This record gives sequence, structure tokens and C-alpha cells, in this order.
Amino acid sequence: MARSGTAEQAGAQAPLTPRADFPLAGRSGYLLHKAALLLLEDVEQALDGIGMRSRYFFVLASLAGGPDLSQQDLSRLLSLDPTTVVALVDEMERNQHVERRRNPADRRRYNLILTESGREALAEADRVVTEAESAFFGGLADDEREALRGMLGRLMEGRWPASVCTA
Amino acid sequence: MARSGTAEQAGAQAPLTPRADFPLAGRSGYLLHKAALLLLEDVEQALDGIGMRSRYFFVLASLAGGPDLSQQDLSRLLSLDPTTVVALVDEMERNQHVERRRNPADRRRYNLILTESGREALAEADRVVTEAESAFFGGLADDEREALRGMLGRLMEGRWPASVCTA
DNA sequence: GTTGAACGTTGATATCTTCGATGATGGATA
DNA sequence: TATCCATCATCGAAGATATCAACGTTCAAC
Repeated sequence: MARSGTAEQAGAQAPLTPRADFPLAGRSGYLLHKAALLLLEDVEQALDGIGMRSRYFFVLASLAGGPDLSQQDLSRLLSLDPTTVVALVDEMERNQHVERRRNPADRRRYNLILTESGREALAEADRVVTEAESAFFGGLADDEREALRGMLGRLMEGRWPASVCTA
Repeated sequence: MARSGTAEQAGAQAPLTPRADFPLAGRSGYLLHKAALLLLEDVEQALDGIGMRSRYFFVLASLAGGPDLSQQDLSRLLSLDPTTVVALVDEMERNQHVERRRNPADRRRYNLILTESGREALAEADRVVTEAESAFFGGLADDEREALRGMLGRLMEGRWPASVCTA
């Protein structure tokens, strides 16, 4: 709180009284939490237009980085329960967006690889998500957005995505 | 991606190969999402020590700002389903942390007010959460944290918490 | 070879969210 | 005043999620 004040007159016509004294609004932690919720809302809504959910997109995007991720890797990387990953990959395999291939070096694991069709789906989703994010971060100047990305990265240093290995 | 590179040697001793090419790591949106998840994990774990969950704390903290919030307000403010709020307030009333009082100006509404016991619970939770957040944001200088808070606030301008009214 | 651990999978359970319906109330209109 | 519609809180059912224990397979260490 005590910041700016540029948006306070936004709802002037409506009989709403903005609560400048809302305690959580002064807490960096809750701001981060809430901002992430709002963004996720936007992304989810944008993806809904092409019949995809955010987690599906996250997996697609993760797999695009390399062919060597296992389901366990995804679980840790995206904070998903291993059980959830099984169901997700099942679905993606039905859609022919990914393939499970046994890792020859460790036959317990699968190497999850993106199919050509998966890449196309990712490309489309990527457009949609990028658009939603641009709108969300639109209020920030380019260098600010860069600074924000830097800070967020530093907050997670050592916790993510460093804990992921390519066996 | 393409940023800094200060943390890449953090897990040097472990046989892990950090994936610098992880695509989502370059996306501001996902960084925000993931950072919020990690922070929530920390906060949840910290609150677990005193037998409280994060949402319970959020409501407690929201109510501390003024006596005039209704359940509907909470619902919008915290992105909670009205149904969920009912159950939450029920629980809080059982714990004698809040009271429901009919709003005399609009008898459909309740004014939710914090009891003395509720304030004590909030004080304790506040300590715990503040500690967890301090640890999480520890890697940031004070002015950086301030800048971060400012940017997050600006991202939500007009969407939160401006939409909340005190009838 | 034996032991213990990791990976993927399954199924049961608990929890949360979502949706529609309801009764009470308020506000606007005629 | 009477009528109509929206809002608030609540309930119950249905759907989606997360959580947990257990299993077979495979790997690594001894």
C-alpha cells in the first residue's frame, strides 16, 4: 500500500469503495500469489479457446526443450503428482502428441518425446499463451519485465529448475 | 533464458545436469506461476507448524483490515468459491475466531468480524508467515523487493483489490 | 545373489471445486 | 403497493484433484 494511486478512480461510477486498507495488499507474498492466480486465470481462459488446459501446455512446452525428460522429471519440474502425470501422458499419447519410449540406459524410465503433431499443438498454444501473457504484463516496460524475470529467477535459485536431471 | 548464470554451479556435487534449455524457464508467466507455487509451499509448511492452512490465514488477515467484509467480498477478494467460504467461516466460527453479524443496512449479508481470539491467532500466524516470506525473498535487496511489490501491484491494477466494496 | 531404492502404474480415499436450486432480502419499476 | 429481477448465503449432488498405499519391474550397491 501507500503506492501510486493511479487506478483508484477507475470504478468511480460504480458504488464501490476501494479498500486501500486491505492488509494482504501490503504483503509481497500475497501479491505474488494473487498475481499468479490472475495470470493463470487469463492463460486458462485463452487456452480454453483451443480446447487445452494449462497443464497440458506446460508439459508440451517442457518436452520441447529436449527428448530426455521422464515422467518423474515432469512431476518435479511442474510440481505435479506422479499419478497426475500418468493420466496426463496417457491423454497426450491418445492425442498422439507424445510417445513413451523406454530409456535404454534405465529401462524403468520412459523418455517422453514430442511428436510432430505435438509440436504443432505446442506452436498454436504458444501463440495463444504468449498473447495472454503480453496482455497481462502489458503495464510493464520492457526493462521492467526483464528485471521482474531476473528477480523471480533469483528467488528460485537452487530450487528450480536446477533439481531436474537428464539421466 | 540467456540471463545471468549465477546459480548453475549450485548442484555441482550431485550427478545432476541442470537443464539450461528448459523452455518454460524463459517465460515470465511461468516463472511467476512457479515462484508463487514454491512460496505457497513454504508458507503452507510454516503454517502447518501451528495447525493452520494458508486460506484460513488469508481470511483472518483480510478481516483484520476492517469489520465490514461480507462472505461475498471474501469470495471475490481471495478467489474462493462462495461455497468454500461458507465452510471456512463455519470452521472459523466453531473456533470462535470470527462472528457472523447481520448487516443492518442489508440483511442478506453478514458482517464478518474478528474476535479477540481470532486476533491472537492472526498475530501468531502473521509471525510464522512473515518469517517464511522473509526467507523466500531473502535473496532480494530491500529496494528490489519494493520494486517487485510495486510491479506486482501495477499488474493487478483495476482487477484487485479495487473490485471489493464495503457496502 | 541379495538387498534396498527408484520408476511407473493402479486403485481407494479424501478433498476441493463446480453447478444448479432454494429462501430471504433489496432495489427498481409501474 | 405489487411485481419483477438481482444479490447473498446456503445446501446437495456431481465432477475433478490431490493423496496415499501397494505392486511389479528395474537398477545400483554390497
